Amino acid sequence: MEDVPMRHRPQQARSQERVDLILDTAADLIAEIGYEAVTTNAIAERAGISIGSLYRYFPDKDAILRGLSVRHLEQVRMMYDEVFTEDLVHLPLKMVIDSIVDPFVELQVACPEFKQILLGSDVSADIAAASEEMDQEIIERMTCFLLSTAKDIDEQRARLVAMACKAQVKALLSLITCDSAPAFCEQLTVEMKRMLYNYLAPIFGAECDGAQ
Amino acid sequence: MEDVPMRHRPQQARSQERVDLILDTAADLIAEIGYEAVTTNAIAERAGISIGSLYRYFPDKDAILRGLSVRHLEQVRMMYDEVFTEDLVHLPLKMVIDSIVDPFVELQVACPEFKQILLGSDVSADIAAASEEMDQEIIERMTCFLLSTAKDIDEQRARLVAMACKAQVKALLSLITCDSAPAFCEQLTVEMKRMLYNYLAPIFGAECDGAQ
DNA sequence: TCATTATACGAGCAATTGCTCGCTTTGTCA
DNA sequence: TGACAAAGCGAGCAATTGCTCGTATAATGA
Repeated sequence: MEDVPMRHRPQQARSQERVDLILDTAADLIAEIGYEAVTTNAIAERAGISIGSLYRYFPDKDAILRGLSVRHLEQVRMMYDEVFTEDLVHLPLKMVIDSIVDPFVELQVACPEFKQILLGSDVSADIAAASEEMDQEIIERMTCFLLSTAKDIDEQRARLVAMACKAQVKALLSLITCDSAPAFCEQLTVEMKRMLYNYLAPIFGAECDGAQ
Repeated sequence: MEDVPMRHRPQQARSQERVDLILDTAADLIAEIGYEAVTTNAIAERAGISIGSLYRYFPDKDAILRGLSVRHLEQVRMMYDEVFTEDLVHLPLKMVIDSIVDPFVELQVACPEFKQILLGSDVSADIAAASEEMDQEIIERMTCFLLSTAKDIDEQRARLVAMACKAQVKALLSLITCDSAPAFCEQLTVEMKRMLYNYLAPIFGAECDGAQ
């Protein structure tokens, strides 16, 4: 995943708008019915452009998905850079969890299509690689954080703990759908954080939440 | 999901064998490349039968998936019946977790195709309903268990906790692939149980694992 | 044995999909 | 204004899909 592949680099302002329109429309449709079920004709139709125009900018269907992935990967990277600062090491565990989990919840609500893409089983090798890349990045950052903060933990265990946390967050996030009530969303986030805290507290040498 | 829909109930022994062969072959292919990517022609070809024979027993492609789901649902129900016995209430939390998690791990290893089906985003409404049914069943059983064992917990919270546990187990299980090393599988199971224990211990009024 | 039924086959149909290509319209710049 | 390029269009192609149906072979029972 290096950059967005295009046949014709947009040279007029309206072209770039069209490219964005295509990506936005694709994102909506994917969020609704999943990637495989989306057809290029459907994207063009809903976007109000012709199929020919779509293929002027994207060499094939997967390129649209790659474009979306690139956009998303950029967002995720920005989020990581904001979250994993040097200050994080000095924060109490509860706040660490808040700082990491909250942005993830926001991103999930903002980009529901990625639930479909990242959990989909039939995505192309390219997308699978991008997804893997994102997963590896958060695991790597979590592992570093654990190694520099937790007591008596070796790298192998740190990576395992990071994987477990990532999987747990991903799973609980995936329970949040487009139409789930905000209250439910809130409760779920609380449980997610509680589970993470009680799991990580012993590793950090803190007490765990005895009063549930 | 009531029963397996068929056009012709197999009346000769070899027919039932064929039906099973089709389902087994479909399971293999789905485990390899996912449901949407599997074609009925591919199933017939690998099974060494003609496409016409396949459609003699299954009215459409989804019926094959429904057949698989029925088989799987039966397995899951049997597992639940074995796991959620009356004795479970009197066991210490650590053993409760063992009794529930271990069979899930075994089932995941034995039926890798269901990782693809249950996590797939493009499955039919029927299958989504069956999947939902399985999810609801484990949540219901967990909720009942929590209500009858945990202290000071209302039904709403119990259901939330059950959902969180289910999602976590599902997520960590999904990290186990066909070709992941048994050692890794074992380590992951240990972390999964640790996370569950530390999460549930306060709810049950037990101490949590202070020595990580 | 033979008629009847169950089982098996696979060419090929109808529908859908990703995508092309020749043509028209719109924008740019001298 | 006119000439060239960029952008836009959509009928329709090639390939694939799920699936049918007429025909064949094999089992059954009288």
